[in-house]
Amino acid sequence: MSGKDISRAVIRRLPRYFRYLGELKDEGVEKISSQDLSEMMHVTASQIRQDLNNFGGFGQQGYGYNVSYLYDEIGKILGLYKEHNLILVGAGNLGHALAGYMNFEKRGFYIRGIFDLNPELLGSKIRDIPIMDMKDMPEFVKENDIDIAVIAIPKAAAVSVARTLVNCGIKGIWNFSHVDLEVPPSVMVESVHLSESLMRLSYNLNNYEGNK
Amino acid sequence: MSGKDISRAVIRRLPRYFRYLGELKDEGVEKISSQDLSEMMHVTASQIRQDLNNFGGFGQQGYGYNVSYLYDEIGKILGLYKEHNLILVGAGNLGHALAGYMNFEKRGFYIRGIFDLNPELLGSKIRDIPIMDMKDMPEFVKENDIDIAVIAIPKAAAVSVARTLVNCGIKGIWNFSHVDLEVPPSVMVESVHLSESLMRLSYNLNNYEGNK
DNA sequence: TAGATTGTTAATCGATTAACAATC
DNA sequence: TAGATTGTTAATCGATTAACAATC
Repeated sequence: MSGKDISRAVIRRLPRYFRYLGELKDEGVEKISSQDLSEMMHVTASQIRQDLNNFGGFGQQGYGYNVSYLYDEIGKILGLYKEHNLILVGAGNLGHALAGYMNFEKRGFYIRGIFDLNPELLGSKIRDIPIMDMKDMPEFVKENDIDIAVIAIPKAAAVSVARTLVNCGIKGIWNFSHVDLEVPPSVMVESVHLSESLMRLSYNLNNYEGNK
Repeated sequence: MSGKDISRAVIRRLPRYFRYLGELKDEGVEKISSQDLSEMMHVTASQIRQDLNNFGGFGQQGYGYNVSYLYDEIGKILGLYKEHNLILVGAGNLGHALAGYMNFEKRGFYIRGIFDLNPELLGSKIRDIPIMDMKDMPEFVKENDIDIAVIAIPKAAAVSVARTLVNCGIKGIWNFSHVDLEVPPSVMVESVHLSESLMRLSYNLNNYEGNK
């Protein structure tokens, strides 16, 4: 794959295409036109074609797109057919929920270990995944070929944990703490800022004409 | 507040300004210039000034912005000084985590009730919030002035629950299920699609030059 | 007053949409 | 072949950045 830069907006939309195509596939739909898909997804057909053509011509004139083929191709673009070894840092409420979430494994994301500061949790397990002491994390990361860390701890601790992880050679961080982690450009950070999401909902409730 | 439309991009950034200003405030910083804030946040000073001026002139020439004042003003714009009554639908892994999250109450979002289909959970509580039967949900929503529902159930059920909630007069939905909920324009939906977030991380890992 | 920094207009850039020739 | 629909270029729209006059 060459280095032409795909815009951030396009990448944001890819997983949504993938989701809709997966549903169509499950329903046994064989082909779809950009027009029909655009109506389902409430976007323009033009945008769909433009987005897809960033990655190559997946369709056929006069026919449309083969659902199953396009689904697979987008999956490949998203890197979903590769396996990843993850650790989870933080076994609090949110960490527990994420560790319990089987769905990620379906896509090749395997949580191999869980780390927490709380000594009471050490030695226990979530879905057979052991909860270990934070001080053993660097060694575990290096020895188990861990490439992604899920960070679900308070922001104060998150910054230093991220630094440690970067030093251990982590490739990606899925960040749930309320802070923007600063890492070298070779380390990918994807943040889920729940409180910001809730604030946007709040804004919209507050500013919808009918509610004022 | 008049009806001039604020662009979606601006609204997306507001909570982040709020977070940085909150931190500055906690550190006792009294004033900040758009230039200094821009360096902290890695955005342009121009964008900060443009964004803020959508809502009015919060700064002062030659001085900058008063941190505490600006923080409060953005909080008001986001509607964070109003109280909201919420219900949580779905007491699974993720639902549990969300119910256990005290932080939302700090911002005026109170979970008043939890609903789940699993009969084993009925009658139990999370942080003193009772888990109730799904069939009692409509009455509860109407009688307790519930304006926001948090949906943390599988997508198959989510669509019909959302319909029910809309009929009960819900104002906003914070959606964690993997589906785009279709609701009337008066109902605000804010979705957190965790799997899409993980796919974006996957894409970035897969397509970073150094990793190929 | 001189210096600093905003608020705001103008210029630029990028993303979305429209249009249509290519082609299955 | 005729009809359908893509791939792609061109036009439009919106968002970001730059510049600077206003003003504290």
